[in-house]
Amino acid sequence: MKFNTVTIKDIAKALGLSTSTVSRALRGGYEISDETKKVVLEYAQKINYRPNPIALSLKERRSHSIGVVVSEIANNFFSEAINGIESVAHNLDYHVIITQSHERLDREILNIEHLASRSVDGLLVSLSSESADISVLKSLHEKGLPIVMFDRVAEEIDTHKVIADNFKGAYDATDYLIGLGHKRIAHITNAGHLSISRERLEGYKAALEHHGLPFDEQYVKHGEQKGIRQEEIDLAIAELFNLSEPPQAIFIAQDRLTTACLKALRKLPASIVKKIDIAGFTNSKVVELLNPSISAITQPAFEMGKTATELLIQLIESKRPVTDFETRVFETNLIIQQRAEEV
Amino acid sequence: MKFNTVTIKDIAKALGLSTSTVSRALRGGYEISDETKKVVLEYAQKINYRPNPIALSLKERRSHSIGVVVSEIANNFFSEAINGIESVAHNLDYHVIITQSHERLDREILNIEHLASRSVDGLLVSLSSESADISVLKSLHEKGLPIVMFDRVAEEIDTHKVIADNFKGAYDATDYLIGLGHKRIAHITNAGHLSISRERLEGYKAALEHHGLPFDEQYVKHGEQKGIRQEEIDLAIAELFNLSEPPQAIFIAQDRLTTACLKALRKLPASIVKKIDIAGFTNSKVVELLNPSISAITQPAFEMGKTATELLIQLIESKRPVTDFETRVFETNLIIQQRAEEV
DNA sequence: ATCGATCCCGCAATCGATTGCGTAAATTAG
DNA sequence: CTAATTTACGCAATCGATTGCGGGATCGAT
Repeated sequence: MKFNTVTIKDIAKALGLSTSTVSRALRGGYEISDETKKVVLEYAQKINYRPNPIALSLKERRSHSIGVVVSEIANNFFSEAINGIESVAHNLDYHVIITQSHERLDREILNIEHLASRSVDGLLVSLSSESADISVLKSLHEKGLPIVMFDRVAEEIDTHKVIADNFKGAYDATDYLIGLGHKRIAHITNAGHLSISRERLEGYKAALEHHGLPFDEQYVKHGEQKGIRQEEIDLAIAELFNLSEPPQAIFIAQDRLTTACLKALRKLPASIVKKIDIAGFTNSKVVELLNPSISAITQPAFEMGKTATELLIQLIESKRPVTDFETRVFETNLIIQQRAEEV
Repeated sequence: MKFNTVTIKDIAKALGLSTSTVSRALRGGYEISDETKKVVLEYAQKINYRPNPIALSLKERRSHSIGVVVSEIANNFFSEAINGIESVAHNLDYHVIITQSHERLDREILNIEHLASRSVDGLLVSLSSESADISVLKSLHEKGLPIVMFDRVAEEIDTHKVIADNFKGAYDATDYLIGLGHKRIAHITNAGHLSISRERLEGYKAALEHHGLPFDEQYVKHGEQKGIRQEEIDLAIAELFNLSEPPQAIFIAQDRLTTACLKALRKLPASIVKKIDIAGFTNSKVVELLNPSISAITQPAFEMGKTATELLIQLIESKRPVTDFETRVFETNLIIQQRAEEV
C-alpha cells in the first residue's frame, strides 16, 4: 500500500518541459519567462503539487525539524513547555518531534541517537532523572549538532540553557512555610545529581538559615534513582511522621513527587494531615482542586519552551559556529492556597 | 552550521571498494565474500556509521514513521494512549510524530496536511471537538494513506477504529449515581457532533430510562463549540443549582469538562457541594486527590493506543489494499470514590 | 588448453528536487 | 547582414543508499 504523490517530473512531462525549468518556475526563478511560469504554477496548483520534503532534506542536508527530549509529556510542565516550543517552531516553519525518556537513561540515549540519525537540525533536551552519564549528548554536541537544554540542564555541556530560578523558587516556598509559623520543614526531593534538585535543596537550606532554623538531615528525604515509586514515598512520609518531632510543613521539589506525597499523606490520620502546610513545585492545572491542598511553585513553562526554541533556531541558522552561550533564568511563581477546609 | 555525518561513500573510499559493495556487505549481502564483509563491518563499526534515514526514505518511498493527531497531550487519556502507541511503534521500528490540534479544526487540518506531506506512512487520528468537516482526512484516506482513528472517530471514514464503550461507560456511571439514591442527575457534555458525546448521552438516557426516571433537558448542559471556557461551565453549574429542583448528582462526559466542573462547584456553598455525587470521564492520575471527590470512568488508554498502532502498522505493511475494516471496542472502568470527608 | 560455472564486485539508474553550466533561438547592435 | 547579447530552457551532477545487470577473475572439468 503506497501513498501516491505528484512529483515535479509529472509536471514536466505533462507540460513538455524539463524538471529544471519546472523547479525554477515554481521557485520564482529569475530566468524563466513569465508565460512558462504562469503555466507551470497553474498546473501545479491544479494537481495540488507539494514538494517532497524528504527529497529536499536529502539535498539541503537539513530536515527543518527539531527534536525534543523530555522525561514525560504527561507532566504538565513539559506539556506546557512543548506548547511553547511548537508555537515558535511552527511560526518559523520547523517540525517538532517529541520523545519521552520516562526518566530512564537508556531510553534517553536511544531517543537522542534516534533523533540525531533522523537528521533533526537541532535538539531541545531536558535530562531524565537518571542521567548521570551524558557522554552521548556531549559527543553529538561536539560534532556540531545544535543543542539547547532546558529545565534539567547539564553543566558539562557548553551551550544555551533555559532554566527557572530554582534556588529562589525553593527559597520563597520555604520562606512562606516558615512565615506561617512553622519551625520544622521537611523537604522531599529526588536523587541528587540533577542540578535542579541541588539548587532547590540549596534554596531550602538558605531559607532555613535566613530564619535561624537548623538544617536537619532527618527532615530531608531523597527519592531513589529510577523514577518514582509510590511505596517509597509512603515510607518516607511515614518515617517523617514517626519522628518524635514530626514536621509541621513540607516542601516538595518536583511535580510527580508532589502528587505522590499527597497520596501518601492521605494514608495518615486526618487529624495530622489537617495541620500540615505543603508547598511543592508543580505546574498542574488542577492544583487548586487537590486535597490535601498545597501551595504551588510554578514555572513559566510556556515561556521557557518558547525561549529555548528561539535560542535553538538561532543556533541552527547561524552561519558560523557559535561559541558564546547564554543561560536564561526565569522567575518562578508561588501560588498560595488556603489549607483544606471541609467542603 | 551543519552536522557532519559518515556516509557509505566514506567507507567505500577508505576501503577501496565501491559503494554498492559496501552497501551489500552491510546488509549481509549474499554475494560478498566473508572477508570483505568483515572488513567493511569492522570499519563501519569503528567510524560509527549509521545509514541516512532520509536517503532511505527517499529510495523506499516510506519514512518509517507514523503521525499522531490528538487534541491535547496534556490530557492524560492522550498521553497514556501515546505511551501505548510508542510502545508498539518502537518495537516495530517506527517513529512517532505527535501533533496537537488544541481542539481546533484549522490546526487539525494543518497538522494532517503537514504529516502527510512529511511522508508519514500512516496516521493515527483522534478528532478535535470542532471537527465537523473531515474532508481533508477523507480525501487523504481515499488517496491511499493508511489511517486508524481512535477515541473520537468519524463514521464517514471507512477504516479501522479503536474506541471505548462510551455508551456502557456512561450507563454504568449514571446507574451508579442512581444507585446512590439520586433521582435528579445532571449531565454535562460538549457540543454534540462528536460520536463520543452522542454515545455518552445515550448511555445516560438509557440508564435513566432503565430506572424509570424521566429525561429532562434542563439537566443537560452542552459546552460550546470551541474548547472549554471556565466561565461557561461556571454559568452552567450556577444555572443547575438555581433550579427549583437542583440536581443531586452530576455525570460529566469529558476529561477537561470534569476538572472545569469541579472548579465551578467550589464556587458554590460548601453545604450544597457536600451532598453532590459526581462521576466523570477522566484518566487523571490524581483523581483520588480531587476535591470535591469524584468517581471516575476511565478508558484503557494505553491499550487503546497499542491496538490502534497495531492496526495501523498492519495497514501500512499490507501488500494489497485492505477493504475489510474493524472497530475494536474497549471496556471502560468505573472507579468509585467516597464523597469528600473533612481531611 | 578451452569453455562454462561460480564468485565477487563495480557501473549506473533510481528516488525527488535543486542548480551550475552549456546552448539554441531570439533579439539587438554595429 | 553578420556578430554580440540576451533570453529561455535543458543536461547532468548532486544528496545517500539500494539493486539489476554485466563483467573480470578464478576454478574445475573435459
